[in-house]
Amino acid sequence: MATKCENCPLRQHDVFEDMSPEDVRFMQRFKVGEMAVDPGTPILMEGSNSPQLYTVLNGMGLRYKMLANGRRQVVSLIFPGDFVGLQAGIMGEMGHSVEATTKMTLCVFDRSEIWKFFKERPERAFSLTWLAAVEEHFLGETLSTLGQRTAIQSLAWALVRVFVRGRSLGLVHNGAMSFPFKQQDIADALGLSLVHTNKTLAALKKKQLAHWSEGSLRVSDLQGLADIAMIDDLSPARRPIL
Amino acid sequence: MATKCENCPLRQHDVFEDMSPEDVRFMQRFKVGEMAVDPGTPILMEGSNSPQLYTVLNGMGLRYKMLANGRRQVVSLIFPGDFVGLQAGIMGEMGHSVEATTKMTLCVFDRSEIWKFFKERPERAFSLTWLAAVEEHFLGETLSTLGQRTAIQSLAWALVRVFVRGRSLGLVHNGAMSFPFKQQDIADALGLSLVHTNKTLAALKKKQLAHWSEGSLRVSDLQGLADIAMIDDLSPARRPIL
DNA sequence: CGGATCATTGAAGTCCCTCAAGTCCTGTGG
DNA sequence: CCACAGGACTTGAGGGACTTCAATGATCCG
Repeated sequence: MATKCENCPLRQHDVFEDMSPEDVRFMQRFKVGEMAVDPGTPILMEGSNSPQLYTVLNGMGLRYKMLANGRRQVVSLIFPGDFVGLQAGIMGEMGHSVEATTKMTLCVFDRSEIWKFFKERPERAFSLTWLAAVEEHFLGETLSTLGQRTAIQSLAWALVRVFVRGRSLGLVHNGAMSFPFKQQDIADALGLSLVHTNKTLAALKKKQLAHWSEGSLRVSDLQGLADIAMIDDLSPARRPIL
Repeated sequence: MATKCENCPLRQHDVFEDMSPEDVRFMQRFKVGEMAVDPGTPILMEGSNSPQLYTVLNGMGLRYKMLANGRRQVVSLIFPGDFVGLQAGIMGEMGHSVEATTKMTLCVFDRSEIWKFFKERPERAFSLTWLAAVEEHFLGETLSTLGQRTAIQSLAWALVRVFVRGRSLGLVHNGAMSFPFKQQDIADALGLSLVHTNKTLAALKKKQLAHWSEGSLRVSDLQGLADIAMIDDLSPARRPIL
């Protein structure tokens, strides 16, 4: 039933660092199971200390934080290959909640075993830290977007990042990829109102740069989008996988 | 001349996790020297791959990213105890630049030795990852601020975080702490214009909540500030030190 | 004293938000 | 089969939070 790490379909993508056979075997031993969840399922809650950590095998989701006034900040979108629960695993408390947007299947690991990464498999521990660094890097870029980019620049930035990431995961076919989020999700990710997000997306469509509708994202002019977004490096960050 | 890790003045503060004598000795061996820099000195550059990593012994600074249009996003303020260069150490490339605001003294480590953390001292490697997780946690909160808080809420949030952090480092005396940044720095950190930042600070002063002038920050009503900022947890994140 | 840097304040403009409808689609039940 | 409700998306109108422009103080320093 469950996917064997040995046959993990994710590792074939070039974005992911190679993994030694020993590492693969180690992870297999560490993997306690597989979990399938439906759209809308909460996976981790802010402030909680989950006993389980996950690597996303497939499906998409999002990380978010709620404020006391009811407003929601989407911290990041979650794609296959992402590791979920690092903060719980290391600090013992999540700083955000995690929720499934589509059906997802997750590889399940035991939090209590994390220490074995460090004790027995330093290579794996290094990969975990690497993943944390990648996340920090990305959050810094997101911060720059919310703080310094205009609405249209922000949207362009987000679509470029999504598209490039999707492409690196083999999710793009004929110039389009599945993008199952709601406009409200993206609005909450960029600190924009739903209305303005909608109008700005219409502007991008009119400029023949990107079309997003019915859960499908088509980028017609990636370089044009990147120019608006002031992005110079279109290569996706190479990263390890757990 | 150089401070011995054994006598490190930082470790005495409660915010920092205890360190075993073995860990202290290990770090001492790992420490290649001490560096003193003047205000305004660039310490690390975005995109660079520094051969050296640092722990801040004292002084303050900031991390920032520049955009193609010349706008600057301050990613975070740097206080004593912060580790600088994680991304270079792990990914081989910094996602932001780092600059000294005051005179700073930094403990210097060799990037090439980082792997020894993982190979020889898993406890230290774990601490490094912990630090990365703390940073990720904080960036998520900052993201929520830029995306969802109004100007006055943002300023209140920033001042609370700074003050609580300063207090945990013993920098607060008689209700005030040294806060050597420019208004432009804080404006760039919160994605606000200098003018509006100035006016909003005046509003906080008028409400008798916080006074910041001439490099000194005085918080008269921490709870009042926290209420405006919608912060419920005023305890600083406990963290390890490298 | 001139020049530079930072803080402050007023005024005008704009990007984006909120409010308010309205469309389209899907699912449900009478 | 159609009425109705709910959810996501769309569009228009008006207002406001914040930006930009511009000028003035205040302080420091060669």
